[in-house]
Formats: sequence, C-alpha cells, structure tokens
Amino acid sequence: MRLEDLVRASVAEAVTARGWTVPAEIPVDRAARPEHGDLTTRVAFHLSREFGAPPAEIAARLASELAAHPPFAKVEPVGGFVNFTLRPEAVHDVLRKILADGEAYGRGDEGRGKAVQVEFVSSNPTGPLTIGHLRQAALGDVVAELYSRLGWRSIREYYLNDEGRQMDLLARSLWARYRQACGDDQPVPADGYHGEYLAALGEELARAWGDRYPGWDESTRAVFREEAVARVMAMIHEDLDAIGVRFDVWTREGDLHRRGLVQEALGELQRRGAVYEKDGALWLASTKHGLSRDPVLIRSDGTPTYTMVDIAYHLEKRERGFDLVIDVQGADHVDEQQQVLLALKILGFPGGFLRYCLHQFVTVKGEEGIQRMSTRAGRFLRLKDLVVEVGRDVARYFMVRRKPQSHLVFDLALARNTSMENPVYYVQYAHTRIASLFREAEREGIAPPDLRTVDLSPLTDPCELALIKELDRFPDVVRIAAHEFAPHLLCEHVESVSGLFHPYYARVRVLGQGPVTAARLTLLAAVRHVLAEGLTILGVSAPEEM
RNA sequence: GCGCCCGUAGCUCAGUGGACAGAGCGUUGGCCUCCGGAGCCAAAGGCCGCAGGUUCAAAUCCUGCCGGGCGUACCA
Repeated sequence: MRLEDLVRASVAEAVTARGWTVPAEIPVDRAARPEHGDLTTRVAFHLSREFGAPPAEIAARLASELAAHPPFAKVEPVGGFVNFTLRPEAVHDVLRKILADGEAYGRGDEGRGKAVQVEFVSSNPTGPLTIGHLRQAALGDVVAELYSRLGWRSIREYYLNDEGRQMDLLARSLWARYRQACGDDQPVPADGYHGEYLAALGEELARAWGDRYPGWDESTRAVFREEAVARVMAMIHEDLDAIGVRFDVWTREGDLHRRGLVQEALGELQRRGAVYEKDGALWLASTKHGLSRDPVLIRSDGTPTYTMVDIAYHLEKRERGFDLVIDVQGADHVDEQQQVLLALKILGFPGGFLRYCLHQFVTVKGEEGIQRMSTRAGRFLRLKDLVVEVGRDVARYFMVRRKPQSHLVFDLALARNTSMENPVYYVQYAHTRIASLFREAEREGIAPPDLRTVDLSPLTDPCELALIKELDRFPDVVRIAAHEFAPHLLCEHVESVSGLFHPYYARVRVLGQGPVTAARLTLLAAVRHVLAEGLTILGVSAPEEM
C-alpha cells in the first residue's frame, strides 16, 4: 500500500475506535522536518471544529490509539498534529509494490472509457514555429500524455486556421519577396511578414516561375496564397518532427464552414437571444453577462470572425463525443477564452467540458540580452534551429520546467551547458549511471535480484529510505500534474529523485557488498524505472549511455 | 480606465490554509586513486512587492494600493 493511504486507513480506524465520525477527507502530508517523522496528519484540527475538544487533546488520543499499529515505529502528537515515523519494513513494501506494478506504476483508471482532446500549437501557417510555439507544443504534448496515463483516450489536435486576412497578408508578403528576387523594388507591406524565410521562398519561386506574375491581382493572390501555405506548413512539419510531437488530427477552418457548423452555431445562439445586430454586424451580448466587451460574430460584410468560428469548432468537438476538451493557448487569448466559455454556457454545454491551459510567453536570454519573439517582425529563433543546437531533450524539458502561467526565461547558456548543472543532464545522468551499474553487475555475473525472494532489510540508510519515500509520490505527481496542467511538478519530482540518488551513489558502494548488493540493486531498479517513466512522459529520452 | 497572469535568496524558479519558507545556478570554504568525476560535503544569503482583513494557523484566501507582462480589433 502507498504510504499516505497506509496512514489514512490507520487514522480512519482510530477515529472510529474513539467513536468519532470519520471526516470525508483525512489530510495526510509529508513531514516538513525530519523531527516530525515521515508523515503527518492535521485531522485533529478538523475533528476539533466538530467536537469542540482542543486539537492537542484529540491528537493525543489518536496517537495513543495508533501507537500499536504495526507499520509505525513512532506515533507522536505535537500540538494538533499527529506525526508518524514508519518502520523500514513498511517503506520496503513500497519498493516491492513499485517493481511488482512495473508499467502500471503511476497509471490510473479515472479516464477509463472517456476521451479527451488536447488542442495545441494551432499556429497560423504564417511562418515556421519559433521558440515561443515550443512552449505550447511541449506543454500540450505532455498534458495529452499525462491524461493517457490516467486512462483517458487522448487525442492531440492541431487547428489549422488557413483562411482570412492574415493569409492574404502572407501571400502579399511572399509576392513582394518574389518580385524583389525578379529585380523589382516591391516593398513588403508594413503590416506584412518580414522574416527572411519568405525572402528565401521568393527567390526559389523567381527561379521556378521567372516573370510570370508581374502584377498583384486576384488570381496571383490565390496562387501565392496556396503556395505560401503549402511551403509554410512544410516548415511547421519539420519543426514538429524536430521536437517529436505528432498530432492525431488536423482540423482545417475551411472544413467547419463547408459542414455548415458556423451557421448552426450562430442559429443556436440567435434562438437563445444572445445575438444582436448593430452597424450591419452581428454581436454576442457578452457585457450583459459581466464580460468587458461584446465581440463581433458576423462582420458587416457577412463573413464570420475568428471568435464565431471558434465557437462553432467547439460545437463540433462536442459532436465528436469528447468528454473533456483542453485548449492550450497563450496569454494573448484570455479575452477570446472568456467569450467562448460564455458562448458555450449559453449554448447549454456542461460546465467543465472545455478547460483552457493558459501559458505566458517565452523570452530568450542569449547574447543579445532578453528578447521576445515576433514572427511578423521576423525576429525569432526557429524551433528547428534551436533543437539542432541544444537537442530535443533540453529544448522540451526547459519548456515544461516552469509553471505554465509564469513567464519563462529561456536561458540559452544553461541550455547549451552539457554538465550536470543542466537539470536535464542531471536527471538523465542519474538514469545512465544506474544503467551502467546494472551492466557492470552483469559483467561480474551478478544476477538481477528476484523480487519474491530478495531481502530488503539491509536498506536502512536514511538516504535509501528517503529515496523510496520519494518514489512513492510518483503516482500522485502524475495525477496532480494532469489535473492542474502542471508538468513542472514532474520535472521537480525527477530532479528530486536524482538529487537524492547522486549523493547516495557517490557515498555508497553497491556491487560486491554481499547480501546488501541485492537489496541496493532492487532499490536502484525502482529508481531507474521511475526516472525512465517520468522522462518519457515529459517527452525526454532516458538514455542507457551518454 | 477595465479584464487576466505574475511579484518568494544576487539570478532562474518551486511551494493542494498548517510546524523554523525550499531547490538549482552564482558566491565562499572544504573533499575526491574505488560500480561513469558530466562529482561530493558544507556555509553565507529572505520584512514571501506594500498595507489592511478573515482564521487557532496566511507566501497561500479576501480587499485596496505599487511594479511588470498580455489583452482590451468588423486581426487570428
């Protein structure tokens, strides 16, 4: 049994024995300080509210009730807390459980029979992906993986917004670059896309097509738009390949129009009286529901806005039968998110159907100081180039190491650093060292320990017990990281495991220690397993050799 | 102006209302013939932005300020 559950069950038993009612939640925490033992419960505070007795008194009674429970070496009331010190055997049982569970350790079944869609990146095809998109790509991919660990069927989806004004601007910018390559002095529009990538494409097109498109007209626009989108999508695919993110479904905006979903959604909103007409446009009455502005849904020229299509898209998502939809978006979309959430509420969607995973932007700390990315201004670090430079593992790990809603400063110098100062290598190196140790054991003819017969009693070193107790947290970390869209908790966990392992490894010899060797190898097999699982969830490799 | 996010060690950041606030980097001082040194140990370093409030208990919840980011489009 997991350690917290062990304490929880014992406390429930003691509470019942005392004749009190067991609270719905029995809070059990890891002890903050060594003198508080291993685990602690504040349940006495809760019982105190209910029964009037002082917390310290309740804690004392519970402690005396629990003192004789076999898993505990010591049960001590301090103030209103009850602190538990575990017997080593109870800790060793966790180790057995981890190894016996194997693949299943850290997985859950809360999502059995349910499907979640994670929509992320969804970048307009106006340029290659940048380090800014990387955060979203890494985040979305990990969130999808976390949910699948909890038993959900998870779908990774990219919404391809390849219609509208921005695409025209892109086409016009590319055409200007093409004309420049033909020798014309044609400027890129001020509000167009100024990146070098279009200049390179323009030159290619000039070579291929010669002077075929001297002037800007409707048919030229169509040609350049199609060409631009195709070329840019090829770049985006290269970038996604570079970081190893694969999408299951690509949804194009055009499909939503063709299937009449926009009309359907609009009609539904109108029927519910949520839409009004003003200045020839149709607006969503949002301020009535406390939002700060009303967005246009249908422009006066009859075309739907991004917001309108976005609402229709969520109608489509529901029709596809998802139980949960997670949209990963940058901080510039908050207003949009509030509008969509409101629209879905008006349309009678169940609350909690759509959850936004919102993230702040990335700045890069490099030679030129701190800079923000801008695709439009052509000021960006292309994702693929970054991966070539620091590697996929580092690129991805750095992006999910921080809480999504915090600003992230990408430290290029630290990313380039290949020593253990770089947290990615620190964790990977822990895994590698253990792998190496097992190879060495094999060379020396030491068989891997048999879980059924191995004697774990030699594992008495505080470091060894601390390691097992940390490994015991892994399933909770996975669950919480998923629910709170917080992959950084997983980084923290694998770093913490590694941080316990490295000093231990430096101090303690494993091989050639008689019966101790088998016990220590068992421990390290579990450490290796959890590190490998954690890294895999994060989309980072767990190398056997470095 | 209004909305959302952030403010914690020199830097980058953790911290589901609980006990004396943590990690990595950086700084300083030690150690290292041994299974992978791409190390190990230790120290210094803090009015948790400010002020109120709720609570037995606040970095955490509420209110008001201050500072930074993003948004506030018939762009996406």
